[in-house]
Amino acid sequence: MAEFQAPVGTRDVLPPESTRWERLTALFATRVGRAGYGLVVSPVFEDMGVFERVGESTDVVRKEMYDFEDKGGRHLALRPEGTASVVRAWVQHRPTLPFKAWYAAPSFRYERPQAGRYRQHHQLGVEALGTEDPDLDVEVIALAWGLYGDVGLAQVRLLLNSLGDAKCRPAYLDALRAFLLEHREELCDEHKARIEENPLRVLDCKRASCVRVTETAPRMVDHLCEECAVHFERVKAGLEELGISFEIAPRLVRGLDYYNRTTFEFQAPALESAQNGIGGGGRYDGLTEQLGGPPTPGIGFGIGIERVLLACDAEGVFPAAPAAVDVFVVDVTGSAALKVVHHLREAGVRADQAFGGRSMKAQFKLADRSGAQLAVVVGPDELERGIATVQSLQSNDKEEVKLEAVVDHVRRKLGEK
RNA sequence: GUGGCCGUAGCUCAGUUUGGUUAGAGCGCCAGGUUGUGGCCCUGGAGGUCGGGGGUUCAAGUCCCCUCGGUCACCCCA
Repeated sequence: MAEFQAPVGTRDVLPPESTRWERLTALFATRVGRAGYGLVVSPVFEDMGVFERVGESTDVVRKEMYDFEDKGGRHLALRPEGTASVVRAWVQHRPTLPFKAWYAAPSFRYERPQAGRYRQHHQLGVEALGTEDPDLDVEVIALAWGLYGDVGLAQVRLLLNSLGDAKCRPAYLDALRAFLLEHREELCDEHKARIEENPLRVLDCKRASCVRVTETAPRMVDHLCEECAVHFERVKAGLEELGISFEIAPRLVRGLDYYNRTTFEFQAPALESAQNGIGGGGRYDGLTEQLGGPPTPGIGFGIGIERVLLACDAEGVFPAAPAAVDVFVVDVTGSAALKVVHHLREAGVRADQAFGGRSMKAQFKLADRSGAQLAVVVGPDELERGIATVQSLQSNDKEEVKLEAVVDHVRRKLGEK
């Protein structure tokens, strides 16, 4: 056991596993870049108030905040999710609308780790501010859906709900509250107390007692006002037009309080662990005001990298690919490899060599392991004649090439394949 | 925050029940077999505070206590 280990709930991602992270992030960047989203890099910690403001009655803020005081006495918190930070950045700088942003960043929650749940996890996400158009909801959902397709996941479920807006939600909350109060004694202890404060949270409870009650509770989708109902219908129609299948989930409220209208969650049925949510998000039309900005609609999602990769493992797709080079230079004279490798790399060829004066046998072993197709061999004979032997590591075909022509020759050989 | 299971070589694990010489295997790594050749094979080698601390005992990887870590679950979430 090493003396120092990664802190509880964190882990190191090393090659070859890390190659999946590289590719996943690149696929996402390409996909959202194509849709006009620009990268936002925001601080990994914020004033604690930023998060308190957007989720005071949520578990994420109440009991999972990874907060601390800095040397200047500021109360800071590592961000538990991406939206609050990006929205705070928009309010601070006010770039012109519409503002379409993406990020790839760590998030932190102080909880006990388990399968698919870490204190530091990583999310890919987008935030789009400036329009209420339901087509934007569809665009955003389609971006996440597309990424799951990119990695080859075949079994993703999309759960969809509408939480209404400031016009229709109060009446619904009253109805829900009244219903829950009637059944108060049947709820779990934690939610008996939360009925008044935030009855929606009860819908999110997974305890059997609460689930039994909420199965027959009033549903927001039955209480939407005209505008919200139309919005929801147009989102559904748009998804259908794009061939994205979804299920209506009337009790899907998500873990953060700022959502209204469209909320959605992606689940991976292939995951057997308790954490099968691989992404989620929704609309947050009032959030900019809560952070001191002008009223501005917005929508976004976060995708958990660790969970997506676990889902890929469960489906047997998107395997790690060890780093490989094209050419390995085997040099027993110790006087040619440095230069040959350098020139190959400058010419755009992936090339490597052995260090430490190893035997030819050992160098070939490394060449084999490097994944190279070609070996460039320089021994005493070659050195004396000013040549190198270029050998295929698959067929063992050999050709003698003048040292100064090695780069061109190798590029030609690689181009043939 | 609460609970179950688990910590022995770089990795996967045996050995713990019934305490007893220098703690093992497979894989990986290194070297040699092959004085210019990898993948297969053979031989050899390196590598271990048995998670840490305390206790019981003539003797502890093995029994007891504490502690740290891992893992899974509850709640909740990515």
